[in-house]
Amino acid sequence: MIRIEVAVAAPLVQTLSYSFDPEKSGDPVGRRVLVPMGRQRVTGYVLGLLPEEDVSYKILPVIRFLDRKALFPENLVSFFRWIADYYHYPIGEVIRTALPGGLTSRNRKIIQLTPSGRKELVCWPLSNQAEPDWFALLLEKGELGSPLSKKLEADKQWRKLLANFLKQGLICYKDTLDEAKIGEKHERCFVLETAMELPESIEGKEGRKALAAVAKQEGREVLTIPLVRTLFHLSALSREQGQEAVAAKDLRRVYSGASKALLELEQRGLVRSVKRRIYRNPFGEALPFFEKPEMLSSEQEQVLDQILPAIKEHSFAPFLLHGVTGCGKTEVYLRAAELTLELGRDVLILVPEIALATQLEAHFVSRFGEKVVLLHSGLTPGQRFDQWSLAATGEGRVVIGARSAVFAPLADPGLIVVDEEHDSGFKQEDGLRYHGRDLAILRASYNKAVVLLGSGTPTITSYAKAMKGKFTLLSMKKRVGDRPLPQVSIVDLRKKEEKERGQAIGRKLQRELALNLEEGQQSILLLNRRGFSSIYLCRDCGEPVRCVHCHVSLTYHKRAAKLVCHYCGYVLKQNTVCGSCRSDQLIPVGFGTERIEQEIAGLFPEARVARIDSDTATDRRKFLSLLRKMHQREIDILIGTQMIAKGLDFPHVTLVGVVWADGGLSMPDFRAAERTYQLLSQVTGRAGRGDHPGRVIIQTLRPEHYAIQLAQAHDYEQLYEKEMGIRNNPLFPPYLRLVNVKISGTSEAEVQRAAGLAAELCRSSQKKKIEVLGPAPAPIDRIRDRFRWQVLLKGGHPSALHAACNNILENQSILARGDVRIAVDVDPESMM
DNA sequence: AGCACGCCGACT
DNA sequence: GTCGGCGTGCTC
Repeated sequence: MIRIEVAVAAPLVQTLSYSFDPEKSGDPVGRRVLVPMGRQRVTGYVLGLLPEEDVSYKILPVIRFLDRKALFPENLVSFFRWIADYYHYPIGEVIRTALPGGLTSRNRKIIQLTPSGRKELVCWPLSNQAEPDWFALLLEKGELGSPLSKKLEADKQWRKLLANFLKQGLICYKDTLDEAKIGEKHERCFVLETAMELPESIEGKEGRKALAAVAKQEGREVLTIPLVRTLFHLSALSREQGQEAVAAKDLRRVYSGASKALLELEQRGLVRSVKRRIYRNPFGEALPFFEKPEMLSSEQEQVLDQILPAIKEHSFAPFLLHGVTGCGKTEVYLRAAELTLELGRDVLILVPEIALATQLEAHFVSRFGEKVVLLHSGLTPGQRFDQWSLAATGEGRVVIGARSAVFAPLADPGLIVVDEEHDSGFKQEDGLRYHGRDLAILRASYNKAVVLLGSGTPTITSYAKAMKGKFTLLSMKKRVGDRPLPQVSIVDLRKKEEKERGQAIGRKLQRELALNLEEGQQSILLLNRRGFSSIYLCRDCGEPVRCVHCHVSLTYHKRAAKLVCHYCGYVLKQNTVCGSCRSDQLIPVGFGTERIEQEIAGLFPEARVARIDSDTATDRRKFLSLLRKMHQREIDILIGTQMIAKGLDFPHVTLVGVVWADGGLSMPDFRAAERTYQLLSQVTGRAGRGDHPGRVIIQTLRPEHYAIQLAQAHDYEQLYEKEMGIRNNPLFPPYLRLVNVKISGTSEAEVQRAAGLAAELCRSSQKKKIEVLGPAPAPIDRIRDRFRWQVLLKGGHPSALHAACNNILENQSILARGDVRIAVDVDPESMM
């Protein structure tokens, strides 16, 4: 028996050790195991072997291995450990987050009917009103699954009833294993097990004769024609596919009589059936093919002259590639990837979630074919697992995926690309709050790889690192084909004539839209989602209509005539009363996408208008069809939130209108200006990617604000200087680091108490090294009936912040009473 | 997380 | 006098 270190899928900070028999199981590292823990069985992940030594606890053997081959390579183990430590998250949960979903098995209790219960409960009258459906289910199935029985346990009246049944011996509890939902998919295949001669062809008259001849061949039992026919196809397909085993599915396709014949052939020992693993394919529709360009632009050459030697070096080298939209970054990624693969190393490409619908995927598939593996949220769980497995076995050598792809099980990543490095989607905002870009850099350093951060508007933090020499700065200033940057004009919405019109679309924007329509050109209208949705205000007391559970303003949805909470889904009818003064004088304010759409419809009834909203954005199919329509110029005006600004390439768009550019500037966030600049700059890049020059119209109430002025001037360097000046006093990143300690619970007093204690603890223990802000209510101070407070820690030294977090979490049981929870957000991207 | 142990209020 | 509430602590 050998000892192994196992991280268990439970919130334990430490790892546990188990034993197993090496004879039977092979190399354990990177595989999942089912292990006993306390009185239950849980999934664990094998991190490594442990030396045989005396310990004070008993070492239990693993129950069984859940994988035959490793799900992740050994090189990820130290990476996982670092993450668990840095983000203060239990290591087993880190690994669970990293792996594709649906792979955790765990022990669950189910309720089962005993024999006597079966007899007696049938005629047991449920005295109260309607019979609950779980009861009928219990009688019908004889048992209740774990989710349902758990729900019943939570309910007082049912718990009592069930306890009674248990006492009377009518039901019992049984442990079952809640198996992982996702597994390998196999198909049935057949192998020819006879050397008998088969006809060359079975076409026409000759073929029929040949078939009959084989069927009645002397010296063995007579075969029927369908059997011979099946054998023929099996042999032919096997030759054609270059594989011994042929899928039953393929045989049935060429010959529908095959299924029946195969059964008989197997019985007679003429064929043998085998199982073959198949990989569910996520590449839905055929992707467009992109030719490899012969020539590179001089900028591309220059940039590659720095990257390629670094890849050959086989050591850690971080680059920041500052390239305007449309400068040809993709080809740089492709060439770098090409070299990396030639050197026998793997490639990892991280992209913002939405950009996966772009051509990047197609470019990589065009260049690298079947080596490309996809990992993003658009895949079904089965596809995701299979793509993961392909990377783990080494068949997939190029992984393209969203933030969680940073955990891809590649044996030896030599190049990691983070495209659109500034994108906020790289930060996971719940559970393990990691940053995909930061982890990409870390993984590159662990694997001695080149990491390439690409962006037209790098984060101030990354740019500062480049300025300090921590990253090599590369820049590409010219658009492919020397297309000019679009002409940007600013419209001041405060001007009297605009105000008086009371419309969201100002006069200039309206004129330009009309012009574009006339000329058959496409336009995009961008709305800042934040602070931009339509809300209801009370005319009497000025309070917005808020959610009763979340304390945020409800968003008005005209189509449904409802007010909806975007956090918890709470719905109010349109004709409600003010929550604070009961007045029924409520007036809608702000512009939602729906209202803009309506306004556009009024202004241009003949225009074909489409809207990208949260529905279209999350449904990949809808999203792709919208993109196709846009490409085929079946849409004149596209209205949407920031997601339309992200990495989409619409060659025929020549006009971009930003309806209210300063919407995000009033956010309580030190990155508000940076974000606004990024957004404007990105959306500006959408205009004029084809042959026509583009125009951008930015409508704003704050035309003098530097973020807007500099976006107009396309001046990133100036923005950087300005931001660095502002963040110097009071200090904010990149001058120091932040940790946001989030405290939540249903009792406001308890939450406040815990927040106060946590702040005090930090103040007293790390006096000089960190600054403690708060406690303060979070910007949204209540979500789903839970009150939220926060304590912000600022520090120049990561170690002091780290110590403060540990201090808080170690004392959690003292600080937090009742249902109060404390979570730390290391390097927060959003204060919400 | 999930489960058991253990200590205080309303019931047979 | 118990039953059962959930606070506290442990899991190789």
